[in-house]
Amino acid sequence: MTKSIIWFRNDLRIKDNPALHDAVKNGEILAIYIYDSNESIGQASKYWLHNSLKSLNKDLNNKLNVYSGKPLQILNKLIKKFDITNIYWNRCYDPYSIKRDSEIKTKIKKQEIEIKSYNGSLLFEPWEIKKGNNDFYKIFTPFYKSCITNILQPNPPIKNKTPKKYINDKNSLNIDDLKLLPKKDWYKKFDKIWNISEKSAHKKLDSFIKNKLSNYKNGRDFPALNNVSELSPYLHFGLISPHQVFHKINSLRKSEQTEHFIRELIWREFSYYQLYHQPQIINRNLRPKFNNFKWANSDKLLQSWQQGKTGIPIVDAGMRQLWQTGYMHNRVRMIVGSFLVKNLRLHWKHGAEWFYDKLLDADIASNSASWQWVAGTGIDSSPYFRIFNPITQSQKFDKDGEYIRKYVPELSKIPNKYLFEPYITPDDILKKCNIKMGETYPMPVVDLKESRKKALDCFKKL
DNA sequence: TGAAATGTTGGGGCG
DNA sequence: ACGCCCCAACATTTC
Repeated sequence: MTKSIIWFRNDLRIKDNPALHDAVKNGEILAIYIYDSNESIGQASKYWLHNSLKSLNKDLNNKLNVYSGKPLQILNKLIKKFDITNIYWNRCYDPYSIKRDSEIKTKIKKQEIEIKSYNGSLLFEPWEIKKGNNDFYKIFTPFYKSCITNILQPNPPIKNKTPKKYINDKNSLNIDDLKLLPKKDWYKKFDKIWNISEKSAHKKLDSFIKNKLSNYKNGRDFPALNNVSELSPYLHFGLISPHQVFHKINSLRKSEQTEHFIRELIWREFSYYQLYHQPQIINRNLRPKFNNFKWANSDKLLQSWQQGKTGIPIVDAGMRQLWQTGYMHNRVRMIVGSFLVKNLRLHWKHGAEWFYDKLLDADIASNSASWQWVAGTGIDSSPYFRIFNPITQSQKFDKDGEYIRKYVPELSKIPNKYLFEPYITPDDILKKCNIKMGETYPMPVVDLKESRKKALDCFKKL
């Protein structure tokens, strides 16, 4: 008779959960989640985690046991208390978790307990994809090609049985005891926007396929259309697996649209891949040349960016969408990222930190890789001279100003002609629209032309 | 998954 | 009719 621990981590789902699948094969299971306070997770993530745990607990008939503290200690206690024979989990790929998990594995295996780990979060294990010379890929396109032509086609989702025989630990905490919800009620508006459960993740995918996929390739660029899947936060905590997403899309008639969407899934893979092979991606420039770069240093500018008060409407709209919804449209992420790093010349780490704290889909792999991409400090990244012009970008991708008006309502009355650069609006029009530049809406914190030139100068010196 | 500067072309106005 | 100039539209180069 086996007694198994299923240790849930970033795989908070029942279906297509390989660790759970094996854990329930025979014997009893103790389903656990450990809140590891050494692991740094952002405030928005905590909100998502809280709700995901609640939902998972429900799906497990209230049999999820919850702990807070050091995983090794807690596991050891549980092993003794319940005569545990097996432990199952799905892998994490960030350097902290890898170190923690391998330590746990070596120490607990000595006690003749079987530990098995699985791939529950990625289409491909980062060590599976390699160049001919055994080196790892540093450029996306060849990585992508290797993934989609790989003989190692991603496995189809597995069909899980729901656990039948549970072990109950009376000393389990309540999920509320973890105090994951931020003190400020800033997150309360999220409740109206997001349904957080395994079931909702699949609903989201289905409605994306039904309503958005047919115009994904082009539509994904227009923030007001929101023609994107919004699956990122579900994927991060594993409420849905990339296998489930991949196989559902892949079962449809192949088209430009499906291919492009899968390409985006592979971008997610590429971020994990880079993190695995170059964990320094989290806090060091992958191109050391940038170590000598003279970043500007200004709390005032940083704050204007964080608060969405830069005086550049599309940037402010994006930053406010993030604050209000825990999410930001991909196109706008690139615009605000370019603006922070190139126009304000602030270090990409400031951007990464803010996003990591405020995004519901905060993910150390995607976040780090994407900021290094925007900043040009990554290996396969946007070149230093690619500087987005937020005015042009908003004229192209939000030409009716729908997105800007939604998140920057104080500008809603301005005619489109001036919406994208309100500071050039003639006084009489400003007056009609009840706008006082510098009071009801800020003047731009930097001059776009000048700051662009300055950035190019500085980058060139490298 | 850019933008600006620079170069080229070609149509139309005009002497 | 022709050459010249202007300039918009497009293409290429550069950052």
